[in-house]
Amino acid sequence: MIPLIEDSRVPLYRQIYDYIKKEIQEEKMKAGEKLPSSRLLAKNLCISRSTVDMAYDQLLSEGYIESVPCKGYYVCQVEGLYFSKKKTAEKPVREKKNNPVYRWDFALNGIASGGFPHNAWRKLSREVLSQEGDGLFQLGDPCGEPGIRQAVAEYLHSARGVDCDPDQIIIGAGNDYLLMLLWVILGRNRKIAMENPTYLSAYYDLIHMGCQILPVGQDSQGIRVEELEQSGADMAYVMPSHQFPMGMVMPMKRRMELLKWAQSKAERYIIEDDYDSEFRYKGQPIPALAGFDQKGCVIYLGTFSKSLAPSVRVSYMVLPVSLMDTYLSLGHPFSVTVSKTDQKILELFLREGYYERHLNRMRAVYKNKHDLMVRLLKEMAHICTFSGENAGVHLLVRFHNGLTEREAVLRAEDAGIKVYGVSEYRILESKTEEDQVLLGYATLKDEDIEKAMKELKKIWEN
Amino acid sequence: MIPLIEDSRVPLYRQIYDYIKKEIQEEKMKAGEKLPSSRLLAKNLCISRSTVDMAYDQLLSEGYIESVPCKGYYVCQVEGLYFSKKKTAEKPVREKKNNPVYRWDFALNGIASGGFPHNAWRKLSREVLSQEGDGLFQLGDPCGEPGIRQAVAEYLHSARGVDCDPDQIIIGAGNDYLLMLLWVILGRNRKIAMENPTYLSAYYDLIHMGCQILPVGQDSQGIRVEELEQSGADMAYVMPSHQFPMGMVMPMKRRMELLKWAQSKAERYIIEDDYDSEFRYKGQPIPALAGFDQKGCVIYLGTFSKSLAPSVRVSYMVLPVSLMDTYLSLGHPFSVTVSKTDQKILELFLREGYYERHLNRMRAVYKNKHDLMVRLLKEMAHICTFSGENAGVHLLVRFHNGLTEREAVLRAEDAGIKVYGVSEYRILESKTEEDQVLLGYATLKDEDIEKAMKELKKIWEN
DNA sequence: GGGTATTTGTCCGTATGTATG
DNA sequence: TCATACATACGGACAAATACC
Repeated sequence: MIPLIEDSRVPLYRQIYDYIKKEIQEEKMKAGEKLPSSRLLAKNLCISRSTVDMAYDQLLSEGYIESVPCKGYYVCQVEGLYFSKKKTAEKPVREKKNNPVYRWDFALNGIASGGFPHNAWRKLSREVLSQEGDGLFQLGDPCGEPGIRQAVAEYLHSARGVDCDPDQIIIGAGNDYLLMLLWVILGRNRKIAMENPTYLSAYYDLIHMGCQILPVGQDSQGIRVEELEQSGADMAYVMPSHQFPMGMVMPMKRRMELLKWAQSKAERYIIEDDYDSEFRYKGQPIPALAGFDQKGCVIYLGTFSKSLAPSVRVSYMVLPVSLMDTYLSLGHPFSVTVSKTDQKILELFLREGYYERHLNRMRAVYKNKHDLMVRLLKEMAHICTFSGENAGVHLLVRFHNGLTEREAVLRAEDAGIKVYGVSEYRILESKTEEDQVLLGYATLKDEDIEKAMKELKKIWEN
Repeated sequence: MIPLIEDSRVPLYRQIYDYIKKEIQEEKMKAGEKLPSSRLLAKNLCISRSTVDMAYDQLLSEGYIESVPCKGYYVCQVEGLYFSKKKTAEKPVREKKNNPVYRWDFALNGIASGGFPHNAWRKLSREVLSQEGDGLFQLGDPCGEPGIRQAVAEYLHSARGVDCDPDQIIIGAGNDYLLMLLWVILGRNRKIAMENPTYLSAYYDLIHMGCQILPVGQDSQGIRVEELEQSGADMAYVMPSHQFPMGMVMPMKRRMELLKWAQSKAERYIIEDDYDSEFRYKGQPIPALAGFDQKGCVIYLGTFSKSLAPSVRVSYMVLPVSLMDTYLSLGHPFSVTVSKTDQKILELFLREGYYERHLNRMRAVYKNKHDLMVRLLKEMAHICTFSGENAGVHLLVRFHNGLTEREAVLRAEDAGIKVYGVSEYRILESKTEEDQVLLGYATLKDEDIEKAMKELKKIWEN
């Protein structure tokens, strides 16, 4: 944008000339770049075309730009670059954290390579974008398109045992966002209990929003309800179907106790984060907590980011009817954060059975990797035991040969292998030394799992 | 999802049978729907396939489902629907607000019919989805992909006179979201001044976040800086390039005064919402406020939702370097809210010049409608004057024949025409009776503008 | 893949204000 | 006072290249 001063003694064409020359010299306009056409620039600057022409002619004769008839003006390769170079030196390059490069990363998020249903997605995308009409491009429902909410409701009913009305569902761009939104709906000053260790993204989301977080211990069944009761919390954020990072599945009995805790006092809520429930390997499936909730105490969070791909920014939240009413009665709800095309694509993906097929395929893929991991870990029985193998795409390893978490992580790092210490997921002050690490196996190829685990066995042996 | 109780006296196959029968009777499974295959269901429930077969056989013999060899089981059209129907009656239909249906709506958001670049978007979408590799589906930078941030930075430099580093830009799903995020970055307890009347979505966003809002008056040049000074606010939310809803363009002098206000005290910030700047019809373009800001006081908000389509949920925020550092140093930034595909498509759309061409086309389209509106309004000079005609896609009409806002809106409504009273955009208590209404002309066809305006002329005459 | 509408550099005529002689 | 030259700014016409459908 060229700032013009109209009643200056410097003529207009000269101001334009000066500005563009400077841009070229400072290489803000690079060689070969097209200049705006004389007409367009004139219109934009509200001046005559010939004024622009004069400026361009001047630049032309001085060799800064060249003209291609009927095409446009283009910036020339300026020969003597002596006046530039300064700029690049001036600007301090923001140093990137030089993360060590790992040969293998037992990452806890991400999906299996090739696991995204490319073809189906592309096909549906084309389908959605081909349907004519302007509807696709008008602002939609702030809670999400009715179609996808209906489809999600049906999915939740059949796959997770959650019976809800589409009107209870809010579609949002990721769990982080939905938690922000939830915070708005619930009002400030909430005391939220979280399992410890827990999913730290959610922890920081809530901290950033100014919530008070009360870490609560857990045993092999999940969060300790007595401890929760004593904590004074009025909400609990839990992951019953597969706790992150500890990996336990909350059994029925504990679920009922938890639900009872919430129901025993008004305005108590449970946030059930069901991020992982699609992948389960052992034991009978247990319906989501929200499926047993008769009194509207459970807020259910689900996502397609884990099951489809992290870059697909679609999550959903099922609110108790009363909370949904609260939100809508606030007036001026926040605009929906997922583009309508993505919503429509995903709706078709669900409706036409692609999602189910995708899940079945991925279940098989992950089951394979899971079994491989289990087999290889069993060969390390003299070093460690493992748990969390009922679900999800990561395992928890506990050392019984005296190895500490820190030592295990460091040794692995030296060998070019990234593993994750459990203590990283402990809530703040309570960070203690542990003897456990996490191994996510979703992103690694089978042969890499084999190689990496073989190496880990070697370096973790005393 | 079928909840099974393992050590119940009811046999497993019977539990499955009962559950599915109930689903069919309550029409949660509809006629023609495919049941899960016996293999799949058995795997999911962790039971033997023959148990499922027994349940299916029972349903088959009772006519609830039919089997199609080599394909699957399908729900039959159940004859006597006497047991269902209840469900639909039970469920109270959430009554839709029965908005009167308008023949013509002078809506203030939305885009011209046919204004979305369908073909280009589809082409780029195909391009993006065709590029192989898993990169597309891994979680990206929390602030947005580097590519699109670079492209936006270049656009801002050339089109809005804002010089910023891509590292200062955050991509987010809509202004509502970015304001939430900004609130997290700035910390709580901010006193934010807003022009009055203003863009109420932003107002409510900030209110929902618990901000204290101080309405400040404005004259024909924009917000009154003295009043702002006296208000005690430490931030100001302004729309210098085209104030909504009043439509004035803030002249240079006032911009400088405003900037001086911000710079004269530490921790004062201006939020510049540049929602509308793409469309300008008269007068020389003025660079954005952020372009003059040397001391990092201006937070710039821009969006593609107005210029491309409301359903494209992509906005961007340029933060002063210090605030960006604050945000990143918080640790655990919020995940990006725009899907990577949308980001990539938009990046190409910007890079390959589609956006510029699109803007030029839309500028022409809106200029046409704008001129038409102005012409028709001039014929109504005995009824009203108008203003805000320098930019944007709406005009402000002020009556001088004694007509009040309320009366004008009601008369129009009776004639099936939706117009918007200015007082709707006044901040809370200060809602007063006005004699002004807003006419957005983006979504109406030319001939409809003509018809609707002719009718308005008739009904607004005394 | 082919036809049409739009965009683009180029050329040209004109208007205004100023300086000069 | 007038004629001339020059600098600056405006807008229309033309043919080729390009974009779009």
